[in-house]
Amino acid sequence: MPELPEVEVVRRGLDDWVVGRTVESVQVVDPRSVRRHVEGPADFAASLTYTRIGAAVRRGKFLWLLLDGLPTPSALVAHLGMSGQLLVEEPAAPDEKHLKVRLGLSPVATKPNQLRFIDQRIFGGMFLSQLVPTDDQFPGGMGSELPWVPQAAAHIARDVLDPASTPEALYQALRRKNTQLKRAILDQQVISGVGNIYADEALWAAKLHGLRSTATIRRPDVARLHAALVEVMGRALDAGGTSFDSLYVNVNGASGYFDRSLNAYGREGKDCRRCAEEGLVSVIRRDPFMGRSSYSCARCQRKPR
DNA sequence: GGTCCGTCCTGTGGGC
DNA sequence: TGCCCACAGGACGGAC
Repeated sequence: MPELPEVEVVRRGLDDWVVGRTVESVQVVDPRSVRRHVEGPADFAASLTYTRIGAAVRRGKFLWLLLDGLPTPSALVAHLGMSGQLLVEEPAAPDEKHLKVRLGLSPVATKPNQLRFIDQRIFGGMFLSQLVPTDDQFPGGMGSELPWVPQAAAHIARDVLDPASTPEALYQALRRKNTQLKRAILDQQVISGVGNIYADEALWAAKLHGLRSTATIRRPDVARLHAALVEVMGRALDAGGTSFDSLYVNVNGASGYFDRSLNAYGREGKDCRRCAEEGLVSVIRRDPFMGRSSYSCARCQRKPR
């Protein structure tokens, strides 16, 4: 699954391979992947054709390409969901099994001429959205200097890779909520780009339990949590960045970081590594959470009363 | 208005 | 061996 660092790798790939080119053709292979384009797949294709791609921008796991050539300032928004990929390929390359959308790009020497959206589970998708001003003095997202953001992504908070994200901003956002800590950090309006895996890993690193109330959370706790998110995301971004293949605009979801270094997620019944380093014995427990699972150490992540 | 749950979707793996 | 079902996940709409 593409996590936030992988999505940033995709954005950088788009920046290198796609920005500055014109969309010369659009084929919607599976309309379900453009279902968020309310005017329908035919309008999606017609509107996008002959636009010029101005920049590749990201906020959280939302990616967008700024477009020139439309009546109103707009962007092509993409979300990879659970299984989405964006690949730059030669037209002669065989279609992938789960190819959903194909964009033909204006030719550039040494660069392939197709951008393909592939998605097995169809949790992701693409759509066009008008740009609106951001609500603060910062650029709309990573990869852009412009204070604009697609209307459809205007509610998405900044992520920890964004320089505008600070511990204090996270603290204020959490204190405005009246819910459990893990629920809050999975809320895209509090902080974006945190999925179930990163939530468990960051909570473990910060020695916080996901059932803690946001109403009583303290600044030092939030500072540790923010630092943990920055650390795990940054480390994964470094790992993803090194595996970038020149033909592909993305890596295939699975981060090398996660293959090696999970401390909580998926480790039910195994020793807590931090406790073990202190010579103590404690196991990682799994609890049902929102129809999924939460993993935490029974000793160093105390459940609230 | 804020919170929370069901739904979208498909491949995998366990149980029978 | 083959079938069936539970499960995993992010984000959104609707129920409460």
